Amino acid sequence: MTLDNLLKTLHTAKCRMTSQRRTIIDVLLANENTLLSADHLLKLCQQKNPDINTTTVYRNLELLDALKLMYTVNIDRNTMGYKLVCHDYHHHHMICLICGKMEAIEYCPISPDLIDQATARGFSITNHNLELYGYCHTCHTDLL
Amino acid sequence: MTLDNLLKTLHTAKCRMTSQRRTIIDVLLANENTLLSADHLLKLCQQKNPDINTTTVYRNLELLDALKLMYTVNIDRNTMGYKLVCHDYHHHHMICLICGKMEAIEYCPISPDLIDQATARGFSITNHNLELYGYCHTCHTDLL
DNA sequence: CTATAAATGCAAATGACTGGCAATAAGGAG
DNA sequence: CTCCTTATTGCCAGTCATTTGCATTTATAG
Ligand SMILES: [Mn+2]
Ligand SMILES: [Mn+2]
Ligand SMILES: [Zn+2]
Ligand SMILES: [Zn+2]
Repeated sequence: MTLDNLLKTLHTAKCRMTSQRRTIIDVLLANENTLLSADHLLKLCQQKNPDINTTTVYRNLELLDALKLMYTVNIDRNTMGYKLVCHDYHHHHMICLICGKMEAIEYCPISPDLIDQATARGFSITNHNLELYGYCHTCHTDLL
Repeated sequence: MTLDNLLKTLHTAKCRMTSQRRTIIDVLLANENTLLSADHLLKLCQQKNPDINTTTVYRNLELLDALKLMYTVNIDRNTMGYKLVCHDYHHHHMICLICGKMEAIEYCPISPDLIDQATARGFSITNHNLELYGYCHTCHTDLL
């Protein structure tokens, strides 16, 4: 996701650019490969701009989500993780259990065969999710 | 998951059998292929035994989870889904988006190759998740 | 039967997130 | 540049699933 792309989409949607929104976008771009909780995002934003509010963060995440610019997934039992979408084609990710770093896997191992098996058992499959979990290089090294 | 198995595990863990716990277990067994929300489970339990409390349901789910007897996953943004584990070997599921019905897929498409790719990119993978989503036969028919 | 520890019920707390509303400010029209 | 419309923000209170504290009840080993 590029800044230009973001700005263009926002402009098309008649959204205005505020200092708060700009900060949020900058932080999201600087962490485009990491799943952030709303709270973590807020803290990162506040380092650049103390004038930023929890509600504003949530509302901007909601906006970006509505514009299909966000990838959101549960981090744990009760917290969502947010990051900007990376590609517009179907793909999967590997995710670091410690720092939330996500790397795209440009490959989908779901075969038509598997879908057929499901169909044969009465399920009509519409989508799927697949994530590999583990430790990124940095966090793995830190563990030792 | 069999009743015997459950009772044995609970006994080994020095847990006691109360009428509430027994109701919860019975309902979970009767719905062993369906993801239930805590609230849905509560309502089903109350049909058999009005003397049952939200907190008790949560505490029993927590207990069964600690004993590795539960499969828990987010149903949506803010609700967990619970069901008893089915098999003790690695497998995946297809899940009905409407009723929560889950069917096991005795097959894992994650190749050593994919893990190797991840390793080559600095990730050490420890686990993964994969679910196929769609509509079960019953719900698909109802949609038409 | 009794002692002990587990389990329950209730009410209050938590914590992520949302919604109402008045105040602020972006940015296009003129 | 100025003005006007309307998006955006901040504050604060509300929501909702889930958790916790604590007094009370109950299961079960011995
Ligand atoms: Mn795929
Ligand atoms: Mn697998
Ligand atoms: Zn990491
Ligand atoms: Zn269904």
